[in-house]
Amino acid sequence: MLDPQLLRNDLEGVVAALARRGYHLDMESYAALESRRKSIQVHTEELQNQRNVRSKSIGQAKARGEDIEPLLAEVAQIGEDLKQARHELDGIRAEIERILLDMPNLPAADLPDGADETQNQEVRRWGSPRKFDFEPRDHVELGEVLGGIDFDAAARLAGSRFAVLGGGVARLHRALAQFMLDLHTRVHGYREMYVPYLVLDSAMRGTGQLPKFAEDAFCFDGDPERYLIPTAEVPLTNLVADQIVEASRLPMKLVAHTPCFRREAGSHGKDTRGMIRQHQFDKVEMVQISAPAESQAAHEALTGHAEAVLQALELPYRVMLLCTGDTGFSASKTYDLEVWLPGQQTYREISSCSHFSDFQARRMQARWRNPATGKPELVHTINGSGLAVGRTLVAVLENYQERDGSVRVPQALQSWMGGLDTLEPVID
RNA sequence: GGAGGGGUGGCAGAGUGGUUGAAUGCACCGGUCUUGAAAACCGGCAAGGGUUAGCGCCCUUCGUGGGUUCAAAUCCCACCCCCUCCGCCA
Repeated sequence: MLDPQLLRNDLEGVVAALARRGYHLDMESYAALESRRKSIQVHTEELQNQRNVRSKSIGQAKARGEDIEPLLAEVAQIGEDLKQARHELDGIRAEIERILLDMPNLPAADLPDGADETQNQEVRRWGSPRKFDFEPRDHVELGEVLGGIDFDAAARLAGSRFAVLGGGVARLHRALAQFMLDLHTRVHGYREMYVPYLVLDSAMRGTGQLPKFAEDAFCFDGDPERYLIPTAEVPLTNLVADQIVEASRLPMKLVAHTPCFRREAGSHGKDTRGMIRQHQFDKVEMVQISAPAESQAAHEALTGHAEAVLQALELPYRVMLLCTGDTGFSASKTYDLEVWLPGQQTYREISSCSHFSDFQARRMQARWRNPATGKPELVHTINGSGLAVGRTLVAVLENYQERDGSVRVPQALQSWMGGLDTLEPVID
């Protein structure tokens, strides 16, 4: 949520900034709404003041043993007026609130302008795609050859967009998650967390998934107040909702491995082959809760932590700075990490590292006590995948395959695989 | 699921209809004292919102939402959460 104060003081600036990311805010009607709010609120508070003053004097008169009947008559009408004014104020406040909840974050100043992903800016590249002396298979074929990925079985169990993993592939999937967690906790200083996979709507609202993107999430048992998490960002970030964190506890660096559930409502027909886009996938998620002054550096560092996973696995990737139009609703700035997939001959997103400024914090009322002022102030939140486990599995399979369909286990993973160095094909 | 107890400021904890936004303690900030620190003493210290050039003034908030009343932390109703005991259970 944007600062309502900012909308009052610099509406033009906000409108212009939002226009950069393709969001149209009707300045005239918002300003009109705001001025109506102002006059009604002033009127309402005036009535409340009158009531308070008179009630108090009734109390005092009574204490002195005076007759309070005339005073009661005087105050009789105020209650009715107040009720009506309050009702009107509630209505207009709700309307403003609804608009604010639907308004995306302001893009950071250094984002490239652009309408979609074609305008994203490559920041850097690491590694170079391996040259194959045979036609590389994609992970779907490799999964078949290895006898380790079964989409048919998954469809029979759960419908489309699920996968069943087995044997060495299932183990590799587990090894990847363990490896990532251990890297982030031991080397990067994150605290490992275990969190609920089912959260209240208030948590979803806090991080920005609701109310606007309700159709993307699975709700639980038809209950619009309980949702399956679409990412561990939701429970991890909301740990500080309604909290005032002492400065000494910042930055908070949290990591969790969880399943993620997404409806993929808007992506029919997209990535239907393979396990790139699933209703359920595992992800290791990093979250940082930061003091505002340190948040930009924290965002860069966190992006580096995600990159470290790819580097350790020796998977070639590039870092993209998302343009204004491709940056997500709640984010002010996002780096996507895209890993090279030989099966598709292209870079595909495997991590998204975002800086949310105080946008989520304001929704959550997540604050810290600034030692400089002694006052509670909003924190900044940052998160990123470190990494999406399913997509990392895909990347390992495709990048480490051999002519016969076997897949070498990356050096860094072997100790998490009980020393196993190769997944052998079961068919040829 | 049954029975009981409880949700008040950063924390602990008083407060059962009227100058109570809320005693007291801790924490925190400033000062006195001290070579320095601690202790002691003095003073300050809730958040959110509105309005104002500013001093300030005003409103709201005692789990949440309704209700009673001129007036609610305090009375009534519903809901949520936590704790204790019993039952059940991975």
